[in-house]
Amino acid sequence: MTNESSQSLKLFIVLSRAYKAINEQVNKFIQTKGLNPTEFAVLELLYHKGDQPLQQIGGKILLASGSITYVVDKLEEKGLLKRNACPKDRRVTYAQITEEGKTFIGEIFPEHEERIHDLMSSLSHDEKETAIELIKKLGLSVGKY
Amino acid sequence: MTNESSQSLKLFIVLSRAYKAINEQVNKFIQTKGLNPTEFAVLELLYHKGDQPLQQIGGKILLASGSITYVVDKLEEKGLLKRNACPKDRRVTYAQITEEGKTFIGEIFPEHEERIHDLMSSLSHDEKETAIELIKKLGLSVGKY
DNA sequence: TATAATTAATTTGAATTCGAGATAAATTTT
DNA sequence: AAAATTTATCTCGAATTCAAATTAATTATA
Repeated sequence: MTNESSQSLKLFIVLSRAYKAINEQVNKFIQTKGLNPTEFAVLELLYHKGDQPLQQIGGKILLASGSITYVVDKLEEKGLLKRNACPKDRRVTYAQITEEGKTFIGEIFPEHEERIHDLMSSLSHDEKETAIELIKKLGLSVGKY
Repeated sequence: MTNESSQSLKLFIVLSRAYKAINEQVNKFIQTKGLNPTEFAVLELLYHKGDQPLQQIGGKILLASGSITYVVDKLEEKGLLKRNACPKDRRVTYAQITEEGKTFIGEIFPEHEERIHDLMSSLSHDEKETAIELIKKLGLSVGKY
């Protein structure tokens, strides 16, 4: 290692490669289920965190407001979610997962999780614990920039 | 932690968040220089690794063949690279960074590296070393899938 | 109150990427 | 040598995303 900056660069490179490799596998799986990654992310958010105003979805999964409209339209066309007007504030629209959407995610999520577990099998329990701790520290500090 | 799978899922989530947070900062910087992230990746590859057949660029930075044509067109329009026919195999075209391109990357790369170093400053030297080792192991095992 | 400022959702248009198919060149097989 | 296959690049259309502009509703302020 010639200096500290190049160590940081190396960390950036390995992080990028690992993320892309894992993500590619995860996305392939999601696409076999007829969703794109963004659709999956929105649906999973609603499934695990309940109804959300459209605007907040953008903040949570890092998506521009124009993109939210697009992806929510798609999911609504597929019958996996529906829009509900907020009675208190007519500017606000809630996205709510439908029964069909719940069934759908309920079926594929466990497999999704298991596949991720398989992808991570090169690390031991303790190594994962260490990796989680370090990467979380890194991510949190950047998020605050 | 309820079970091993959820630990892996957690690692996936922190990895995704950290990558996205860092990448967002890096991309913002690149865009202030008038390039998109793919253009930067191609140019940096040529700068550090020398001339490349178009087809190999796709393999190294994970890009479909149609996209390579597009990005190389853009960089050629900007005068940052040029195409060279391969004399031995007329199917092959090499991408070569121009003097203008070298000057350009030579100016922004050190700043790029320094910014990444700043983004990583929440981890100590040893923590980075540990993170590199673990993430590399993870990425390599997935890459072989 | 009315005016201004802010916030939420949508629409529009441009940029980027992929995938499928087309074309051209080289290599291998028959 | 001719045919078939492989390889490299490009073209085209579809999908996805963002940014900017628009519309509508709410909140703050003079």
